[in-house]
Amino acid sequence: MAEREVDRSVSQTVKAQLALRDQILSGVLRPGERISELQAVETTGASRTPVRMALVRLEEEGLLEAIPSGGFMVKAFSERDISDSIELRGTLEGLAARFAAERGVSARELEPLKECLAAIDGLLRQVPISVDAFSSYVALNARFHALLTELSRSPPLIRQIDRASALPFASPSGFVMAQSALPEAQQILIIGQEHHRVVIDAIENREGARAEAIMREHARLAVRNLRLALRNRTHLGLLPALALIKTATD
Amino acid sequence: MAEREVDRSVSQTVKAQLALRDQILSGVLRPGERISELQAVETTGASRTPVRMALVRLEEEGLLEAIPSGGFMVKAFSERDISDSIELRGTLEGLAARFAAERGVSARELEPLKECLAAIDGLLRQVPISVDAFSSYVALNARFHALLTELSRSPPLIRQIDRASALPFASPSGFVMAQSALPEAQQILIIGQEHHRVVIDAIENREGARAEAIMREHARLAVRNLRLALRNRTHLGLLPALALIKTATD
DNA sequence: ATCTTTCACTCTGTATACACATCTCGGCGC
DNA sequence: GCGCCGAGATGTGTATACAGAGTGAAAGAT
Repeated sequence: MAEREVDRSVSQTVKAQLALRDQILSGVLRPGERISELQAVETTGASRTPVRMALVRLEEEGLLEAIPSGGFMVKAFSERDISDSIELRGTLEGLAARFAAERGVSARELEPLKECLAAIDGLLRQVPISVDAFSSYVALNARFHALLTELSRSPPLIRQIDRASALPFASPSGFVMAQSALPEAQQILIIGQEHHRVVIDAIENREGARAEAIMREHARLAVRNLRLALRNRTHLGLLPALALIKTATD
Repeated sequence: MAEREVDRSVSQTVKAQLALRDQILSGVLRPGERISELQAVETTGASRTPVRMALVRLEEEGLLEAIPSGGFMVKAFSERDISDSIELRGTLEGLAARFAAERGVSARELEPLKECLAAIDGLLRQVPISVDAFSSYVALNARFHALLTELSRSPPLIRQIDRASALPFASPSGFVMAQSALPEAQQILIIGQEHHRVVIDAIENREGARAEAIMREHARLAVRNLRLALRNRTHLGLLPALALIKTATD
């Protein structure tokens, strides 16, 4: 129906935020580069006030850094920053899994998780996995992690996990994509799926410690694989926000 | 020297943010109450633009919540939100302690921590502890936690811990104050100090798992004590941001 | 030739004006 | 009497104008 409706229904602030985030993640704005409000006004089409609001939000999100003398610059991340972010998110998800297990979850609440699991099982039956199936996998995996997080029923924890996932390389989709760059990608996906199965089982049986441990192992595996993937950057076409990684020459 | 210098050197945005935070934490603005920008402009003395920036920052900080129809309201927290926030921070600090232990810390870096420890030891020798000594304790305890966090040398983790401490009841000072409301406060402080001693020992000996475990236990103890303290609210004069806790009548 | 100083420009921080949406209150109709 | 509709007011979202600070370049002096 109305095609251009979004242009009016979405606020200028959100529009500017999305546009700037795209520019950062796509590498148009390089790490360390100062962001000019005026230039942002031109490229986003919004005015200075919404642009400023967007800049503040992106700073809180972790993509920008405030410059003491004023203004913002694109943040640069080291490889260790990235692996730490993944491990951090794994630790938080571990806590979420433990909360879910200790506080108890009804069969009805667990249903969507099991559906996710079954759907992923179906996808992984393909060897090797097709490109389409892989992108379905990425979406389903993100959904699984989001559902698991919500099982904790802890708004502060959910909020914190969302924050920890804001950085693209730390999000479930992000590190799955990074792992997929490896030759043994298929095997990695299968192991990850096994982790998912175990965490659900642990939550069902109310084994908090086991649920937590498996999620942390899940993240540690991702960190190991990411390190491997970063060794041969030629395979990293799929890694989002590679532009954010500061190189040795910087 | 220059006393009024701050009024000009501090930006209007920061001034507004501090003023609004004070109003929220002191209970002038009640949980669930909508914040009027116009009213905020009057009470803070800043103009609308910096006030809006401050509101966005306070939302990201977790003290405010965006209203779908526009504007912001003061966020309300349940008792579980609070205990979850503390446990969350403990988990994060546990990770920081593990990072510190695994990555190794020089004797020179550990020095400030040990000074903190010794200073607190001196304070705790008083039985019962005086009011002045207690507020020194609160400051030293906060410093100890901040130093420990930095030992992780992980900017993403440090950032996340800072965020988790933004809510006053989740900060080190906050929950120490809450615990102090209990009759067995002195004993609690001594146990906490013992935890501090153990974590330093674990980091020195590069025992990551032990360092992490003790910090999590440290937080769990705080949660238990906070639950006790909340049972008899009459003792809670020192608990900051009690105004943020939503009551059963809400 | 190099260093220093000054001038000008650009950018951010702040203030304010304008437009539109939302909510409320009063009046009118059923 | 109750409900609905409209007008007004309040308040947010947005745009823009202005001031001050910081930066860079250019010119002059040593």
